[in-house]
Amino acid sequence: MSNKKIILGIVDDHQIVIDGLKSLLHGHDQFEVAIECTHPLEMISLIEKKSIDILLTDVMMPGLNGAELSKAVHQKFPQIKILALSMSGQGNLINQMIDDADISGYVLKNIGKKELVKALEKISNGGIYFSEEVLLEMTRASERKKENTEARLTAREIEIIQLIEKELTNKQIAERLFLSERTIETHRKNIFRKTNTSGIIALVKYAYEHSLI
Amino acid sequence: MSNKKIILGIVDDHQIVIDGLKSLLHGHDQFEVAIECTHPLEMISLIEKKSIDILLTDVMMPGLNGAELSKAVHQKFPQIKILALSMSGQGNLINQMIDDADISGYVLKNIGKKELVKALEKISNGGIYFSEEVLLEMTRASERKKENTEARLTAREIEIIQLIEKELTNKQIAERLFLSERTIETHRKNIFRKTNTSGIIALVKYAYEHSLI
DNA sequence: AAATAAATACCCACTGTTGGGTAGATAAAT
DNA sequence: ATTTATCTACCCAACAGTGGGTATTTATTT
Repeated sequence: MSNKKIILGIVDDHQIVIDGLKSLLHGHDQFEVAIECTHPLEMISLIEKKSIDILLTDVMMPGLNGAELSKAVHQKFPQIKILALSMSGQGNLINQMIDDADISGYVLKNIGKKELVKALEKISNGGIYFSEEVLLEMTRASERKKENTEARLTAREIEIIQLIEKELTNKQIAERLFLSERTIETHRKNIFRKTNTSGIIALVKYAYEHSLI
Repeated sequence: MSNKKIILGIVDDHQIVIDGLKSLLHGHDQFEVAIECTHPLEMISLIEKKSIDILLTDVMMPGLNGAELSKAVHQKFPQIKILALSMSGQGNLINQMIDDADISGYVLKNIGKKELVKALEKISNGGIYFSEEVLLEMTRASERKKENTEARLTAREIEIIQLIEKELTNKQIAERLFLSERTIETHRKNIFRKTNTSGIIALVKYAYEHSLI
């Protein structure tokens, strides 16, 4: 382990969480919080002025969410590692962060002092850290995704489901997509067959459950 | 204002938030955090051992939510004032806290040092404190409620909504309720008019939102 | 080269929904 | 005693959804 200090940046729209994190890191002098801010958009310009090693970012923030911010930071400053912090740990958000933003870790905000220090040290050394709850949720999310893949709805079909849910009639959907009404009818039939549903209500419920809408 | 210290208890399932709050209160010696814990159920027995003046409680916690905890605390220890802290500030939760638990204040977690101190002092002196965002949301919530009352669905109509949502056709509903299909058509029309919807999808969504199903 | 998947499109009958009315019976409130 | 609300019921046209098919083009996979 290097003896150099690990420089941190923290962004969270709740000042209280920033203070909490700093308080957790109190007494661990290998870390230094160089930047903190409550507005994700501000963070990028702050990093330009002052370099950091690891960015701790909230996932759900108004304006620019964690995934978007992380993506932007990762493109501009590829050497900065990112640790995502989330209140709840929703599967889809986690996957989005990993796929799009290439984050190094993801922990929940009920993290303790020990775990946070461990996570930061692992990440600082080029490793990754995902807390147990997050790993569990990721497994669940991938299982849900598999179910979806088994239904194997095509992109077009999902698009049409979303328009059906918006209360468009077949005719309106056809007009919007520059297709024949007949085609929409066919897609509808295929959707019902694949999702094992019949009738819009069941379909809307299916879409809700599989978070297609 | 009294010179006696104001004794606080903090409960939040995220340690980080507790630390953040304590950090916010740093340097304000009129306050003393006597109890802190991350499990709402534990809080009650802790208060029994050590008395507090004001309880700062999170609203969304696993096990026992803020409203339930506040209600229990208020019944057992009526002299303890309660300040609710919430991440987002959902209207229904706020009203639940006020109606059921008789809280003295409600603030969001993006609160600053100044505002928190002000809120605690007001509450300590027997006053109430609701942050601006919360007051705004309360207005919106009461407007939504009024809308609902104006809709004034009858028992029969709600019954029929529930059967529609179960994917029964008008004919099936008529058979089940020993009514004419024409009657169901009429009810349907009245329901659409009252709920300001048209089409089952919008109706199902309405029913979800107004927890009729 | 052949098979498969995806998107497109048509035919059409049957069934169901929606929206425009009107109206009688009963119970509750004014 | 009269008004109002609720539940009931009818007529019916226009529109929309469902389910049974078949079929062509294009791209991808084997």
